[in-house]
Amino acid sequence: MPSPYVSYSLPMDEPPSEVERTLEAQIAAYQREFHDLDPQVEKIVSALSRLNRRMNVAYGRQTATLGMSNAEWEVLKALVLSGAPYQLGPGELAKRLGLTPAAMTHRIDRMVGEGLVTRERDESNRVRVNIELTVEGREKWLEAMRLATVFEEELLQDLSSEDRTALGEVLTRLLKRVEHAQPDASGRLKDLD
Amino acid sequence: MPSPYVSYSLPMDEPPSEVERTLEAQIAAYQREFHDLDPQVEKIVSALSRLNRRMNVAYGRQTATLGMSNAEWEVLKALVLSGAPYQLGPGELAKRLGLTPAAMTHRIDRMVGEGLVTRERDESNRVRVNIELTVEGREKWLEAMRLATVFEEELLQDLSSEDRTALGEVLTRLLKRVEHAQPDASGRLKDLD
DNA sequence: GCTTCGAACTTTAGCTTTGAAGTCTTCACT
DNA sequence: AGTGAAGACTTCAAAGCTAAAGTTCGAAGC
Repeated sequence: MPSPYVSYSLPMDEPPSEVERTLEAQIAAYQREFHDLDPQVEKIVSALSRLNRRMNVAYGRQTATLGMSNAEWEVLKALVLSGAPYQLGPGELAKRLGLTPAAMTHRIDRMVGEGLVTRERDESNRVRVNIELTVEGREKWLEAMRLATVFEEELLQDLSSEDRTALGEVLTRLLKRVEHAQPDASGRLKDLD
Repeated sequence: MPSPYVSYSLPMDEPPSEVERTLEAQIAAYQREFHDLDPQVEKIVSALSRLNRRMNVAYGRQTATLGMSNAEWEVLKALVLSGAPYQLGPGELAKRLGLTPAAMTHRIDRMVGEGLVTRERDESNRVRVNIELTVEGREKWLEAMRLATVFEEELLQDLSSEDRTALGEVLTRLLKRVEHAQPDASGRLKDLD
């Protein structure tokens, strides 16, 4: 007997969500279970995390309509942002995406097969390999960007220009703090300067 | 000949980062390559995404010091937040974490082995299975929370209480918009109400 | 009471990623 | 030239996830 129906909400269909629980309810549960919690902090952190999940789901759907995965989109993005001549080595790509070189090797294999990038040995240094964006790859990236910006504009629709400026400024401040100070295992952010 | 040295920055060691590129430089590259871009929007979106990466790396290091993975921490979190008696079925857990039931089965296998949760058939309905937090699991969650709150406080250190309130409020507005409106493949956020 | 449908979990196969080992170049020193 | 160290990628095995069966139990309908 087969099992002809899928009763589950798969990650891609139903977006990964903490289910029908509002942010407020979640924070209330946190306070109930962990009394030392600062609800103001938790609200920000939880919202950031949940926002990001939704964004990734949205991007995933969009790239899927273009026959790509988010993983491939990221590679295209890194290559485009590197500027002309739109080529980088596997190791450099891996660093920029936060992957191991091994994973990059496989990812590139696929993308070469799909015609999004080419892989060629560097002539001047034959240890090196150059991954270069193809015309088709660049076009795909552009299409993905057009979709993404539509979504992003929708997301921020309720914010005035002043709100947006203020939000961008605050987030940048936070980011500077995290990126310039390496947190150790205990969570302390040690400044590097 | 073995290869005795690791010259790569592995995802866990060196945090996944778009490498030594500031947010400002990234936005400039976007504008260079995609002229229709609204830099104000891109700043917010990019900062959100990069912030989240750093947060996840930080959480990952912290849970690692407790001998857990982020994946396991998420399961503990869902169980704790469900409230007493701290038990849920695999399917419900999968939904809350955005995983397939199959992945949940394996994850639970591991966690049962580590004594973080127990798995028992429901007596009243023997199709159902109850995953219940153990005392040790709850204690681990508490320790992880203590570490997490230290990091979170460090992260927000530069923000005044007013800044924090404002940020929490804005993020909540965005979140409400994304969670209550299902984006379709083209990025449009259709309200459900 | 038997049968069929449906729900809830588990199993299996295939894919992506990690971590470690391996290969091939290049560079520096002798 | 000749050797050794180091760098840049690839290969391989194991872990974790998804998608698609498969299994078991409970609830309805005949």
